[in-house]
Amino acid sequence: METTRYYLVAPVTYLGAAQRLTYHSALELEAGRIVEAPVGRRQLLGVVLAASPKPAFATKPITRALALPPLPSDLHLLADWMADYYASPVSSAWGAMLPAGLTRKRRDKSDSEISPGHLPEHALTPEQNRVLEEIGASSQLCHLIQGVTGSGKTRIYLELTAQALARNQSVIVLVPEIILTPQIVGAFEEAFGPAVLASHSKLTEAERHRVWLQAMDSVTQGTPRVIVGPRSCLFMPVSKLGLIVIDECHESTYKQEQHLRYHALPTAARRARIAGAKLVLGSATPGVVEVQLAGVGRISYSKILQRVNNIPQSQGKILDMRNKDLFTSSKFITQQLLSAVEDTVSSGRQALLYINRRGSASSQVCSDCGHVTTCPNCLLPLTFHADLLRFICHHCNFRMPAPAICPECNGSDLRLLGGGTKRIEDELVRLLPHARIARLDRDSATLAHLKSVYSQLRQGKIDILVGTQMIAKGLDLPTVDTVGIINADTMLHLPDFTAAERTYQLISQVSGRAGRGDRPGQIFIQTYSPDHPAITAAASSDFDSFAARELEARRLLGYPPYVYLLKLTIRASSREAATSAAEKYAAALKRRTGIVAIGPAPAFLEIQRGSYHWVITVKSKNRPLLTEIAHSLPDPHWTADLDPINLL
DNA sequence: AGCACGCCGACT
DNA sequence: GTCGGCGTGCTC
Repeated sequence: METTRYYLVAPVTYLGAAQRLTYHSALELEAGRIVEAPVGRRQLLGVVLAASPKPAFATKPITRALALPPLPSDLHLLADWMADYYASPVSSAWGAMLPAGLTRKRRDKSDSEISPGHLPEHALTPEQNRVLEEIGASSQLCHLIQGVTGSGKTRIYLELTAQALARNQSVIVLVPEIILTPQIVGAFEEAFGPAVLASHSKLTEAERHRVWLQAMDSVTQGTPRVIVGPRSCLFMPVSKLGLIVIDECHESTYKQEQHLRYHALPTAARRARIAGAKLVLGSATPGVVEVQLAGVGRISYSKILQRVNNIPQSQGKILDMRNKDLFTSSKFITQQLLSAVEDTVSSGRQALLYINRRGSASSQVCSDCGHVTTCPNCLLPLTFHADLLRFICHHCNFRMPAPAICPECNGSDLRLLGGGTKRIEDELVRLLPHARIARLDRDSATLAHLKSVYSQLRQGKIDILVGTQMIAKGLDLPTVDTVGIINADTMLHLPDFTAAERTYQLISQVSGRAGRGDRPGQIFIQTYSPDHPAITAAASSDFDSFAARELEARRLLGYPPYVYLLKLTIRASSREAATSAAEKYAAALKRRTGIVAIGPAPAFLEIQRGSYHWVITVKSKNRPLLTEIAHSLPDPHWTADLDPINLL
């Protein structure tokens, strides 16, 4: 007679309130085994949580157990922690830990031969050695390295990884957006060869599945691995985790904005704590939240103030755009920036111009009545694309031909406001007809295009690169002399508590593209707010004074790290339904003690995919009060975002 | 989330 | 008389 065993199983598909279901099976199954089981009339994947006594109700049998070893127990603990800390279903947390298409059969693919790899030959700089000593001496779980761009943080990560591998421990290295950071992946592959498993969003589902299976394999074998990849790699199964590195830890891609709204920093800290590993954060411009934690001694902190090439970071020149006299030959580019670009090009060096909007112009305005051409779905200004002669909504992709007369007053003097990448490119072609100009933004960026632009830049076949966010990050170009920021304010005036911080980070990142080779660069910052502390501090690379001032502002206004935030969003089919539900719930929240509820207000994008979104912001010094609210929302039309990275 | 059941409008 | 709208409710 076979024994019937009972198991608590967490289905990995979202199932409302039913998070842990009981099944029976004749098999003996360890916690962490992945199984298929019937739920309703569907077959779903689930993770065995624990053995269970026979329940009072009838159970269904587990259909089958996948031929995989159990998931390591640190992931089990991490899933429970995430479900609790982010007030989400355990199923979503488990969902983040399994690759898509796990039950699919995959064709065998022979592994290509990878050379064993070796660390870079050149010696560490004294600064790098000092940071390594500080990390070694620290008893803290988490260590922040603040190193200016070009200070050689990657070399420190490689050294720490080598140390972990020597102890037979695995390493997880998180990078923000692997397409923009091929260099760091390359560095790890070169250093550690076959021990490296790189995963990224451009891999196909089958390839990512294979990488995950290799990781599972290494758990069984006890072989240490180096996982390099984006946020999701935080959940890779590994043998004996010894170190987690988060490079460019200030990047917003470390916050997942859908489904399970977790942030990789606290989640990594938790995984490190569970595994007894160290967490190392690196950035030139860490978030002020991390700076505050370092200041109160919750994390240890090293600074690297010198670049590896010993060339000091140049001071940025602030150009006041309110002064119309600065714009002699162009409406967008001051004469000073233009001359610098011209000199750079004629001396055979390169210039980089940063704009943070796509298209040829931000929007069209009627100079008679002030009417702005907006998207009929989103009510956001439409962006004119001169090459297509069309307006495009950058939110929902609505497209329409450019109107010749104002639909409001029939006036014929319609003007384009602002300049996008294409407009700046056209302007440069007109002003500097002999320069070779390339453009890099989301409109033109495929991986192939990016690679080709990058290699042309390195070969000196491009003189001027015009682009958006994409060019601010990670490009290591030794011959860029001149960097220009066409309008530094676009982010500064967003109604959000992180606006100043993001402006500082952006300016210093774009600035960091200059002076990476053998000469200091020159940096020009065009702005309508030349006295704003985020702009002046970024121009002089004065991170400490910016952080101190910003933290003081956050303290006075009641923002993180001095309070915790919860963003509650309601979605409804009409504005009336959204506002009435939001007002009712806000009133209820305002009666509670220990929290402050703000709003409701329309979301930054009030209309999204045909429904109306309204937002309530809740602040508290006591985070569990916020998780409790997030756990007990009045109805399923609400979504909760704990520790939001913006309140737009 | 799916996928049921369930109770009111326009069709062969 | 039936097909079907998507409102509520459950999934071991």
